[in-house]
Amino acid sequence: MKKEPKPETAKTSKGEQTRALIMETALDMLREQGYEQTTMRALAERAGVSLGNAYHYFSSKEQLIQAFYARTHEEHLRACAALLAEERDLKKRLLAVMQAKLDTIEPYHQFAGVLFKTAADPNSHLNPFSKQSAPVREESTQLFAEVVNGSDARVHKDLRGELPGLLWLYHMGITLFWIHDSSRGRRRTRRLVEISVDMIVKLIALASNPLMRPLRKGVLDVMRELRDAES
Amino acid sequence: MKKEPKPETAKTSKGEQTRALIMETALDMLREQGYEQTTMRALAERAGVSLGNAYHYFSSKEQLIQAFYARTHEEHLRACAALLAEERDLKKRLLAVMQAKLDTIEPYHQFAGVLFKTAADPNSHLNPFSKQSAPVREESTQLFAEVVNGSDARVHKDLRGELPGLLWLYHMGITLFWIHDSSRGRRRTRRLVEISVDMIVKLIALASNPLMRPLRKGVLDVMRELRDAES
DNA sequence: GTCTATAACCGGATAGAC
DNA sequence: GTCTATCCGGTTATAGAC
Repeated sequence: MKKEPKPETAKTSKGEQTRALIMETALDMLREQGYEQTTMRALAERAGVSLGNAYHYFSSKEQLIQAFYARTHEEHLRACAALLAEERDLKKRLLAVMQAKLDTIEPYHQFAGVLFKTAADPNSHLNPFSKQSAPVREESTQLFAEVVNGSDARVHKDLRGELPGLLWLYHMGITLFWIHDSSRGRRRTRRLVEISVDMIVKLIALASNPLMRPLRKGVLDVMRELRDAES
Repeated sequence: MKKEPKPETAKTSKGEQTRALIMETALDMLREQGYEQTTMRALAERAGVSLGNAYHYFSSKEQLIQAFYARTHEEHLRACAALLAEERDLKKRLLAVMQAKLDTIEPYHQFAGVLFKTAADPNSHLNPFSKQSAPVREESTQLFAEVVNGSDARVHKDLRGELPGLLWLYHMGITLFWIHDSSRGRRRTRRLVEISVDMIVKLIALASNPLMRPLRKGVLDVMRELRDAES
């Protein structure tokens, strides 16, 4: 009798509401003012909570970035869904997914530098190559698996296992280029995507040719070696 | 008569000595304790100067990184010089240069994460792709020009202009891999260098074949387009 | 006019009371 | 779950010393 029934079904307990409030405020501020300007103090004030309370929900400023990751990834998935359900051509699928990615992250371009900055730090938990990020990375890789598997392209069995991871890596490279791209409307990145997607699809076809077996095997073996050796 | 002759010849005025002292101390601390532990206060104390004085010489903590860049680049050059004067085989030259690079930066591996972290930030002056870094980048690219030009390899004229820049980019990629490489003795990176150097040299030979002209032209054109378009 | 030092300021992060 | 008070370290202001 000492316990009141916890409203477990209510998804918006007081805490959840406060957390959501802080997060939305943070994303707004990041978009409007960038990372540096979005001080924890300013964020707390705008959200109408104390500094300490803000830290109760986001244990570091970096965690705001994780919120960003999650948010944009969701948006990206939503933006791709329709096309992936319709289209079967591999090149069109990959191109659409990459272009949707660029569209999704564009509003955050000025702040994305910081994102990559922390992400590039091997000691950071945000670093996409780290153990901690494995779940996020796999979820993201999953999208590229779907791009391949849902297409009508013939991909050699040897390659199927590695390809999604490789495409994920490719998409990280494009993101790096994008971050440094100050051209109007990110035209250079868009051009690069067009060219590279075309190249990749041709390469996949080429690599799936039976005559290429030795080369394919060799490259894949080395890749696995580099990836797996003692972590 | 109002001016005393400035001791321009004396390279170690008081200031130069202090600057050197701070810099050596900084490099020691970075190697021993990493970037975070090397606080400006601790650095000043160990060097026996005041905090304000340390800032007189290094206007920000980031500048320590520039010192690191310069220092390791010098060491790298010195480590390569002998071999580059002797050896004429392109593959051996490139391999030696890359291995010397890894040797040179190895002592700083734990702190290198921060290096790349700031380097990846497009807003940072340290970012190797930035305007401000152009001199350093060119100096570094120059080394790869020497690797190619001092070799007896036949490299097609079309390629000569772009190749040093491409090799510099390649070496940046290797460095990125190295930063994330926690294997014993950085064995994975060393393996990757062996494989990739071999591949690159083969590719250069292939690309220099007259039959490859259209493909070569195409690739080079795209590269130039991406590089030059509106900065 | 080049060096050096002290005392702040600012913002990320933590401790601990309520 | 929320707050206030405080720490810590990068950075700046500024004043005095050589």
